[in-house]
Amino acid sequence: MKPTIKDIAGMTGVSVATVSRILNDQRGYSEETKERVEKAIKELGYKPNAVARNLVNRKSHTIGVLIPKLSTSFSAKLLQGIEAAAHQRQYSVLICNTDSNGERTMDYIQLLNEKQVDGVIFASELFTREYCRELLSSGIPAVVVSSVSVHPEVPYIKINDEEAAYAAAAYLIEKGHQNIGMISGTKHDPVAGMPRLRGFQRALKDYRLQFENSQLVFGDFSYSSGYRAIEQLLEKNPYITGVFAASDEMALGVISYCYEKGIRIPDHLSVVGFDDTEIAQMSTPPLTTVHQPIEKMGSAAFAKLASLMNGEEAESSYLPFQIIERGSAKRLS
Amino acid sequence: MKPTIKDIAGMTGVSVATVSRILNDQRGYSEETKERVEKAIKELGYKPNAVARNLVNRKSHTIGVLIPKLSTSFSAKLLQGIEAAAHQRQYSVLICNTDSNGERTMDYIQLLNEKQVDGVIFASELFTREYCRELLSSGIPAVVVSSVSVHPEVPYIKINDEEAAYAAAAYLIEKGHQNIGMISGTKHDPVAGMPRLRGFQRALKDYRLQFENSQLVFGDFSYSSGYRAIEQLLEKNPYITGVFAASDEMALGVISYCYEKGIRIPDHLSVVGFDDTEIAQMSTPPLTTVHQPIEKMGSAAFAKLASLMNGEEAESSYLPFQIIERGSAKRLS
DNA sequence: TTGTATGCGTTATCAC
DNA sequence: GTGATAACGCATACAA
Repeated sequence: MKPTIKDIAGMTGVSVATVSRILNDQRGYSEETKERVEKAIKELGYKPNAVARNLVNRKSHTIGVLIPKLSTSFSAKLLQGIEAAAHQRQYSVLICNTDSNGERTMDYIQLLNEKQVDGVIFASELFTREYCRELLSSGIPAVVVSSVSVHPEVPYIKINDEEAAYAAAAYLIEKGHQNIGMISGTKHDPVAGMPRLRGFQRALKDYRLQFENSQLVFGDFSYSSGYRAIEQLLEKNPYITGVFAASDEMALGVISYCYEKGIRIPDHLSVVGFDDTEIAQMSTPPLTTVHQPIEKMGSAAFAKLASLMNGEEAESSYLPFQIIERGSAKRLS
Repeated sequence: MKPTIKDIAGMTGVSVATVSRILNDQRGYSEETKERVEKAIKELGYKPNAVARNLVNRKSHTIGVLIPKLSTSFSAKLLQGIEAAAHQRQYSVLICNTDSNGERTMDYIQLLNEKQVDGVIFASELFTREYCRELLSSGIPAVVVSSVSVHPEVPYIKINDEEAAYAAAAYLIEKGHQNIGMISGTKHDPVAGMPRLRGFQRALKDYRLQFENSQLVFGDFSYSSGYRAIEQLLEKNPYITGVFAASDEMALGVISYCYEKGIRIPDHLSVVGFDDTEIAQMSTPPLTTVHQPIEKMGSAAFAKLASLMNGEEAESSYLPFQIIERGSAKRLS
């Protein structure tokens, strides 16, 4: 069996209290006993039991991350940012793949509650009142990242999607494009769908361009939906010279479609994406897109959570986005 | 404060033992008290404290995953598979980004040990004797995935890299290519570097093709290294008609390079990748590549770990790979 | 069917 | 400086 604090106490002839003091380097022991004890610790290969510690300290030094899907570049980068920040502050992170399933999410919140996590980060998905209520009633500090929360007690951190989409549309317009199509994300999605569409439409309006329904098609952020969407879009509106896709994956879908059909990018069609995940730089041509500081969002989310766990206040905030010019969009000549 | 088992015992006038029995639905109580107790549980919103449970049960129902980098599609898919399998069996997963750093890895193993995880999965990185020793001495069951272990007590699960690379080369050869280049992974890397190179060379030999150094260039599995590698390769050997890259990312690097230089794929050059991550299907042209069942490897790794945690034996095993034909390679005409 | 008591491995509050 | 000892929240062997 693993040695306990009691074993090393017995072995050195001191009390467990003293050993505990030495372990947590408090004061209350002579240099000599300290050495004896530390020697015994080495010999027995003693490791403190964090579970027992957590029980008495009432904190687990662990946070939970609720995320809809682990297998995307976006999630991966976000997790990377969260884990890095957490590890730096000695926190462990428990991952929970919600699969965008309400029941499963609720179960996970329960679980995290039972596991006594010190905080939770809710990522890239609609943060419902139900989730919010459950979290709040459990008393666990929480922050949402890449999505919004209406409750001030759980702040959020993200980019300003509407402004970002506005910028993307404006970019295309400034390049001389007048007939621009948009491939939106999921219809009615209040976090990444609607705002990006609104931004797009507002830009057209500000630049005194007409917006017609034939310019709009909905996808679901996925590659394949982008592929299908551009096909529809081109059918409805063959004269577009530029297209803004609400995700890089959808943008890649249009690039693939165009490649197959012999539509050259950016010569025949300019396309700008959204997210700037790894695939954006790897596509051919490389994708001009709206950069989200995903990893930074992750670490910033943890920082916010750390404040909360520290009993401080924390406010929602936006992180800056940026348009990265690569090769998929050009000035209309 | 959160209600404890004691609170609900006091509230219903029964002992904590009875409450505990009801919670773990064992037997030893009347239907009537059960109802009373469950009512109190609802009212107080009582949730069992998993930390306390773990302490007495000596298991945490949690596993740790050591992984070199979270932000890649490969890691993401692997995690997805692991988490899914774990969740199904009521296990939570703690993620540990080792950053391919030895010290950090050792620290994490310590941490997982202290946190009393029931098992650990070590992923896609060289599993050193040092790690192995530490894990073994801690008594935590472990399995390595997408890498190898020489110790029978910690089994591994992966595809047969050498055979897979052999198949990739053979594929190209059967398509009529005689002068094939290879962009290998990191030099001397014993897990994904060397075996793939060996497989490639063995295929050439079996098909009685010459292998010369001018056909070989080393990258580090990354996109940018693939880009640089193809440039070098073409310089050393302008007559290759096909190239096998040891990772999809590197293959995308060659596709980008060729796109820029006007080298048409697959007309001028056939390329086959390795991994079949998401990017393979999204590239233009879509990438012909060696498919690794990454997600399945993750869930299989957990299954193996579950056996180990269950006190059973578990042996290393290979999962099948497969060549996915898409558009980046064609018969030489 | 139910309750008492003990222990899980630590930390912390007292005394000495 | 050091040592009992009582928590922490729960499970369980043993009684009743």
